Amino acid sequence: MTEQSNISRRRRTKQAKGGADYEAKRAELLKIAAQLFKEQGFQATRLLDIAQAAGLDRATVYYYVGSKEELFHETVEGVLDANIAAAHALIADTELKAIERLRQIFVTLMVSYEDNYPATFVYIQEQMHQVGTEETVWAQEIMKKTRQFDQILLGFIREAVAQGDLREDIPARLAENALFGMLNWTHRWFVPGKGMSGKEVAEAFWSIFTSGMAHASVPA
Amino acid sequence: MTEQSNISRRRRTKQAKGGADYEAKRAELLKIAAQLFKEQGFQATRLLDIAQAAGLDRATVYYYVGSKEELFHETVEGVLDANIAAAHALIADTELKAIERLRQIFVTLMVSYEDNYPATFVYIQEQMHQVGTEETVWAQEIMKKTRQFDQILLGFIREAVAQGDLREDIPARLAENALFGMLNWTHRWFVPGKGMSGKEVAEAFWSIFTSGMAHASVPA
DNA sequence: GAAAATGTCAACGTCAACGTTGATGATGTA
DNA sequence: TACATCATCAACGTTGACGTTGACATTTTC
Repeated sequence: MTEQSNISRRRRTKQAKGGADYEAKRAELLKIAAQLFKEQGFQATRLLDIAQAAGLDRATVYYYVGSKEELFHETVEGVLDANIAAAHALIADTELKAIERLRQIFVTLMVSYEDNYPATFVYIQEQMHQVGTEETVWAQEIMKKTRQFDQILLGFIREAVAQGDLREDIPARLAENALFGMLNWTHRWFVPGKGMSGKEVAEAFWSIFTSGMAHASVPA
Repeated sequence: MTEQSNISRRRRTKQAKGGADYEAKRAELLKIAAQLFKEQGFQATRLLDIAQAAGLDRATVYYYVGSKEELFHETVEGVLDANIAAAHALIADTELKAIERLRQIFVTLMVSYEDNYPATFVYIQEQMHQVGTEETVWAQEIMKKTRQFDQILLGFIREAVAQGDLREDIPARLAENALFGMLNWTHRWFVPGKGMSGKEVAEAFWSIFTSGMAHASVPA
């Protein structure tokens, strides 16, 4: 908002002009920040932590970035848009049954979580603390998109129930919470490159969701 | 006698002596704090918020409570112990098969989440931000108990797999993350008294976990 | 009804994190 | 050589939240 200091002017000129080295260092800072946000939470992460992790003085960080919020916003930004875009692509494909759309969006999401790691996990982790209370335009926008995406998912589930591919005795909302609870909880334990891939996890979860975990009637 | 109005000394004397009104107000503060911790997160909640919600001056809160941390610790304390105790009770019952123990602990946990609302949800929400980084004795203790509890659950699942009651093609750890992902994610949407009860939710989730969500082969 | 205990708060000192300033040496560029 | 831009940081001012102090009313106790 109050962007009149000397350093912020220099930063803006620099950002406008571009400069490969400059952008690279900025990207590195973003990456480091995202990692720390995930590990310690946004509030608990100090700019000093970020600076130290990058081997810079705290003041130098401000040469690349306007504020802690800016780091946070850029970390999270785009993640939701990507998710919504993916969902819309599946809506457009009228060939698919709802259950298949649901499956695809589910797997796509998990893979996206993995690809954008740790950005998406920061989003999952922080939305309540940050966005839940705040009244800023940015926060409202994020909330709105979250709700939008939620409606799409719920729609898939309702449709799948109507088409006889999901049980009717469990409310759609609850089924959604079960399925995406499994998915979102991954932010507490999933680490890319360790153990199973995102795709494998998603497919196992999908299998549990649709077929369950109990041994079926012993089919050889 | 009147040892100068050293607040913390007065608080300690008061707490030692007891006093019904005093304890009641203290409990009310705890309740309010827990609610705010859940809504805004521990870090983002100021003592001023708590004081205002209680209709007191910020300084008055210190007559009942030593610090923000104390409120937090007391909010969370006991929850884990209760959970572990419940799990041990089920271990002691040698009559039960592992799958049944798992079912019971699952339902018990969800009911406990509901009963202790919002304390347990604060624990779920904050453990990373608070406990993950801190090195205090308290934090270490909580971490240790969390791991303990986790081991018990994992044991139940491994046993259930060995006894042929759960699929072998999905690793125990993953099954655990699926099941308790559904459960723990409730902290984002479940509100006691609204919609289904904790028990109903737990049973529906258990049904999904064991039987799945797909319509079986149309059994009339 | 005086003395003591109780609950309350206005005001204060302290500290940690934020974001800014102004200057410095380094690196190009004429 | 002279000059300009660059990346960096020591030091600063500011803010917001913490926890404490000391005194003031109100109630309790003797």
